[in-house]
Amino acid sequence: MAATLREVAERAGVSVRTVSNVVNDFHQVADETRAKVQRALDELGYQPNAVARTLRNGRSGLIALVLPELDVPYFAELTRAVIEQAAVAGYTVVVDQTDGDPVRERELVMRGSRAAMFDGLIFNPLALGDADLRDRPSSTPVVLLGERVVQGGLDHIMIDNVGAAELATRHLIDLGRQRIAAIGDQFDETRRTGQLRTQGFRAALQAAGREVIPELVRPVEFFHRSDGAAAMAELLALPEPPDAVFCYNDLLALGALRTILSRGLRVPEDIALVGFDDIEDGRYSTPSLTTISPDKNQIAQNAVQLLLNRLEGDRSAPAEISAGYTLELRESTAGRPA
Amino acid sequence: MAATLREVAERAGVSVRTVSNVVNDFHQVADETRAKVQRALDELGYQPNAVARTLRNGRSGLIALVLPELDVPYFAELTRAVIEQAAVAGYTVVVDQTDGDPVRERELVMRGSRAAMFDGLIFNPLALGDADLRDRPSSTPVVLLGERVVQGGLDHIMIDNVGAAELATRHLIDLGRQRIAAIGDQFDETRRTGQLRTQGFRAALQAAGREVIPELVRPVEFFHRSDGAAAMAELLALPEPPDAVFCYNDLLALGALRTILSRGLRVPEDIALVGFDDIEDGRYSTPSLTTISPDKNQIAQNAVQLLLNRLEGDRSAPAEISAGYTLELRESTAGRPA
DNA sequence: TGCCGAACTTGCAACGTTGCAAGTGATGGT
DNA sequence: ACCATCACTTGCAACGTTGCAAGTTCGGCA
Repeated sequence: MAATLREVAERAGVSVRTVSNVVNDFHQVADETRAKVQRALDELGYQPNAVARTLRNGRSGLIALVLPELDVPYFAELTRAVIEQAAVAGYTVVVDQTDGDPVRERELVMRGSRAAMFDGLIFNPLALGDADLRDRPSSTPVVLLGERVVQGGLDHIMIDNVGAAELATRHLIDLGRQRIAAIGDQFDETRRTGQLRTQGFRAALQAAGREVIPELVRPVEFFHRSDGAAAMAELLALPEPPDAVFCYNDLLALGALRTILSRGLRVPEDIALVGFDDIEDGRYSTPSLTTISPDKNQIAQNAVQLLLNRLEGDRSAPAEISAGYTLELRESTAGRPA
Repeated sequence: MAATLREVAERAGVSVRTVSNVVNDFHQVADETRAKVQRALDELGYQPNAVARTLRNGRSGLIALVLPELDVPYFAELTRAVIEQAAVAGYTVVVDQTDGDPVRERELVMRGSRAAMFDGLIFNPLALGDADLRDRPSSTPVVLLGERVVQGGLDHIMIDNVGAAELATRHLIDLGRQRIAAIGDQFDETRRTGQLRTQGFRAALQAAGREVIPELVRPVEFFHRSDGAAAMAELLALPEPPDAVFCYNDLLALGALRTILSRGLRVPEDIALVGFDDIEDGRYSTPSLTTISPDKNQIAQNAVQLLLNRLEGDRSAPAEISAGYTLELRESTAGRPA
């Protein structure tokens, strides 16, 4: 089915090279020849073979975005931003999901086998660490997202988790809340996000001269709604439940919200809630969710830009960029308008 | 950086072909030779060049999933299912987002340039129709998702929108609701989903001997939360607001829910809500959302299976598969447990 | 008339891989 | 001693494309 340059050339009675010149708008091609070739191209429905072109040119025009979970809204929204940024530069983004599975991460990022189809990778690792990534055999440029890898030889974009968590917690303190809890702590070595946010949480409390009550810092396995709902149920079962909760992402907060409301308690009157990520769900929940809003566009823009620089041969030292964030005040701490 | 077979061969003092044989575990290779080659492979950190392999073998092991919007939870959840199914067969899925932009859809699906990197495509079109797809120049197999294309020469998986909408509406009728509204009608020729669901909505009302009140059928531009919120506001502004609303997807329903609750009305006491898609958000909203639950796993499984069949040379007539669905009863119509 | 350059066209090689079929050398049987 | 057989190894060509440099044709000018 798929016609090749050679077939077109034979039909048009010219050389393969000339057809290529027509297809690529090259050099001078006589009008007559161009017309003849064009006719053959149309008749055969010629489509260039992207694989051969890539082999020949060393460029595919494809960037891979490798994420833990696409059905986590934060990643889905980030993906949109990355796709938009890459499109500006003429690149197409393809996304793949690892579920944080080390085998899959390795397969996609480390082994050239699959990775080499792409000009570059933007990768948010969960399982792979510093050590794994350091001796990557493939030469495809990579930009890292997230907090997993601290000291890498690779470009890296993150947000200041400690600072952001501190900001969120301070907000709850400023509201006058007395028993402030946190949902999202993580012990697993490969999940640093939770640890960093707990660090910020504690720092804020200590800065305010508050004691950190261990049972109010709840660990979770994942950052999903169900984990938030379960952790909140535990908090409500305490002899002295909290009057405010900082959830380490919006999904946890939405899960927690569901638990709180289902017990007939009110947010923020009985319990104030702060989330993290600023996903769209949180803007449409009732009450809407006060949250830390990382600048997803900045993250995407930096990621794409760094990658493009590398593609153009930039050999400078790996960049370490900290993306901005703001605290979005909404109903889950501010209350509803009358 | 990236070593080639030739470089390995030179280092090991054997032919390129022999290295290839070692890499691919071919034929008989003497233990001694294998060890020697293996050492060279390791020392050079050889990784096979996927592009060259693809050109040579005609197979990349990559399937593309082309969707309108990744940050719509339904698509994100469907993506997960497709990735899981494809992994079973040893294929890697890459996802791309079109935003329903005809230019992008064409670029990705029609022009071999980008599409040809993949062995097959699973494509949910918004803008491209029957006519466009019929004379696709590329020979890469395609499986279509969604209702856009009716009579295609391509494999196609859909759900019975009319029947599902009827079921949802009948549920509201059975609850004894008197003024039942719908949110999600669409006029645009390229958005058939809304039209089909309206068809089912009307059919259910008529079957129950009810009149269809035109102003209770609200059109939207997109199926997003904001559209649902706005449409619900219009409904509430009517002299006689509805006491039940069928929203054509869960995002519309969540937007509508937000509007209802923010006016101090109750769901389902004042207004009952039914959605469509069964996304996770709807299970954690308060109240949780009664919804039509399409069998996403079945859709994914069929899509991948059909595609794999084509890849293996299946030339049979295009399949037209209707995926199953159920009505999930939750609090937005059933009320909350005491 | 002959030469030069412009305008256009082309063949060759290479990107890195693998199928094919042939090559090499040792072994064993007669 | 010879040949068939076996175990292993290899060169060539091809997948479809494009860079390079050389080729061809022609008109214009001396």
